[in-house]
Amino acid sequence: MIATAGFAAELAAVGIKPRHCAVLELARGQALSQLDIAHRVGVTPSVVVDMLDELEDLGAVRRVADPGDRRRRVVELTTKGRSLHRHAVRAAAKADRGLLSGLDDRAQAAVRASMARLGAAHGLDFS
Amino acid sequence: MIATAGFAAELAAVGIKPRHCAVLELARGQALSQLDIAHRVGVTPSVVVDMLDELEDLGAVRRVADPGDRRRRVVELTTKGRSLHRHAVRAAAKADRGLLSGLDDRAQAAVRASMARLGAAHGLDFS
DNA sequence: ACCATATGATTCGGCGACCGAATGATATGG
DNA sequence: CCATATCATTCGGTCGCCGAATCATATGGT
Repeated sequence: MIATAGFAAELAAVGIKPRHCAVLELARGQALSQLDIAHRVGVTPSVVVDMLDELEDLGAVRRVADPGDRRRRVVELTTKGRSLHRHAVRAAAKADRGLLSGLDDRAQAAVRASMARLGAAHGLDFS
Repeated sequence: MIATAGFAAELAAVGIKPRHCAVLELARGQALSQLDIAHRVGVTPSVVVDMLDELEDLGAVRRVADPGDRRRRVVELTTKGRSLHRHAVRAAAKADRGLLSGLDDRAQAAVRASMARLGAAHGLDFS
């Protein structure tokens, strides 16, 4: 199975899809508006609306009106949302292991190190 | 610019899209039927029909009836098709360089080596 | 030799993820 | 207090893909 298919299947079991992970990851820890999320994820605001509709239906997320600027809607994870995020992280780790499983430990470490440097070089945050 | 966007733009300049590269790469060198291509690319036969329609319109490809089994249509690259393939290879190399450009030579080599091992572990052919 | 069945290509309708323009609500500066 | 900007949303469209149906050709059993 292609790695992304396994990842998607793992997520489907808990009701979400790969694209929702970006929202769960970003909204966890920081209070971001929908536009913030759109910019960070690299997608148009209408896509964020769509994803949040789905996540809200799942009870994973709340849209909270920003008291300081009532145009903005800040995205907050619920307990369910944090649980889904943990599922997603585990699913990603599993997909990674599957992708690397044919390599010996040294080669696996080399891939991880290379990918980390590559991500860092492109401004990705590995917190 | 995201690496894939640069790649796509480079290809668009010569009239093709990323998905066509798979066909150009596979059909170059071996005589494959449409179904062969579908299996190798990991896509349904109807998608191959669509891609070949586009490549045939460009004059990049010919569908040749297999004399031994007239149901099969073997895909042949034309001179134009081989030229497009060279463009694609150059565009891919350029995208790779862009992706790696923030790293020093040693780190770049490490990424390339890691990716090659990863590909090999998953049965990819780097000929 | 003939027909049932299998296989390759094609067509067609639909889906999921995305974009862009238009709309409505709220904020802000002159 | 109004013109303008900004945020969220809605709506229509595009792109790449899939799956089922169809048509042509091949093949094996009787």
